[in-house]
Amino acid sequence: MTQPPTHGGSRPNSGRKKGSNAYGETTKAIRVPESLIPSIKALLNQRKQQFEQFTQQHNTVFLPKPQPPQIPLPLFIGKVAAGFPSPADDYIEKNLDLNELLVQKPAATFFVQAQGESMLGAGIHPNDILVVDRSIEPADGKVVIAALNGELTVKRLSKTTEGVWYLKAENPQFPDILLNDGLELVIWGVVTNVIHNL
Amino acid sequence: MTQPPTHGGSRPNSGRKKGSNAYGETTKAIRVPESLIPSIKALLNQRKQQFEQFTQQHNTVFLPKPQPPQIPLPLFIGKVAAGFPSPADDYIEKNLDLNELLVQKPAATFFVQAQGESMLGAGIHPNDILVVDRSIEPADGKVVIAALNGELTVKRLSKTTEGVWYLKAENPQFPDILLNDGLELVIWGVVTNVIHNL
DNA sequence: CACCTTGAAAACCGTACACATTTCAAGAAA
DNA sequence: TTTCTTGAAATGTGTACGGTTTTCAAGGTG
Repeated sequence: MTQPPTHGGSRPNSGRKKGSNAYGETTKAIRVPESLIPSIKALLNQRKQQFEQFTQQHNTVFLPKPQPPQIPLPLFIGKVAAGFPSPADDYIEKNLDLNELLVQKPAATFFVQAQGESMLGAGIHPNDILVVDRSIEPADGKVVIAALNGELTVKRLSKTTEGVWYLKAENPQFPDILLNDGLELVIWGVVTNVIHNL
Repeated sequence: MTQPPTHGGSRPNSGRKKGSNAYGETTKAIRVPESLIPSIKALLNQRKQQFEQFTQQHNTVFLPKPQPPQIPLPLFIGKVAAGFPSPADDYIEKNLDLNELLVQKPAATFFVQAQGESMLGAGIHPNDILVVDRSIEPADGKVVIAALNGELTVKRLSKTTEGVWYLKAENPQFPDILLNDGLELVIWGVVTNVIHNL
């Protein structure tokens, strides 16, 4: 004794909307080697998160820009000096990913290109790329990126025995900078690595 | 008037072999957003090339190991010195991928950890990671990884005005090495970048 | 005996398809 | 009028399937 349904029913223009998935765009099935699946899965998750963030921030869907060409594992680490394995042996010790090695917290990391020679003593040459982590607490002895009166510089953050903070240049030709009240100082982050181009 | 075929026929253990594809391993179909397809395709191509190289060099298939957790684009490049954009502006100038920046030819690149202080003058400190490209022609003035009588070293490849090749240490405390006949020298590759840990 | 020919076996691969999920608006209910 | 209920529409998604490619060894050939 069921009466005929009177709700719902046939009607055009209903149905799921295009781009209503986690990526905001259509997908396609492609075939990949199994060993790459975890990598690609990570990539997909990242894309999802990107899309979420963008839709939260801007109401209009801001499509996540051009994507970065993805990178595989280059090669390996050996030891340089004495005691190198014989040529017939298995050279490959470990697969290394540079982003993994140098970027601990992607959301807090940025890069800056160095200028000038004031930090030669710390191994920082002109045009080197500096890896900067904003999540690391600036402390005595750390090399920092600082905005000094609006100008960005790289220096080592130091403290005198009297407890006075100053920015130390690692090159005798450059003066240290005492942090007195006349200066407007903002520390942008701590330099973790230097990439030098030969 | 066709006689019944007498060749071929039913037989177990015939058929295509496992891992006989371009990757040397089984594949799986997964669904991905369309904008990522070019990236992933590039990844696959690279994997194929890697596999080719490895099977050429070692007869035993050296499978490219566990895959690297994939990396997105960390952040950006700004200019360091004067003229920095105002805080309210769009800081992000360019997305940078370290693997992309440092590894031009993944199939020909490997990493080595430096030991000793013989190349301090070139900005190479102990424990630095060196990026080595095997596809670059060793030439006068290039910093190279060389196996000297079976021991690996980093030196600058140089030539005297008389045309004699030698390996130059960039530290006055270390001697240069003349390449006379008594030495067995194999050059492994040219160092393109130095990654220094502060 | 060495080599060639040949068809079935077995794995590979793109994509179509079945099933799941989401959205819409017509009606009923409040 | 507003809110709730509901079934069909429309798109998303994993994977099974047909067609393709590669490999093997039996049997024929010289």
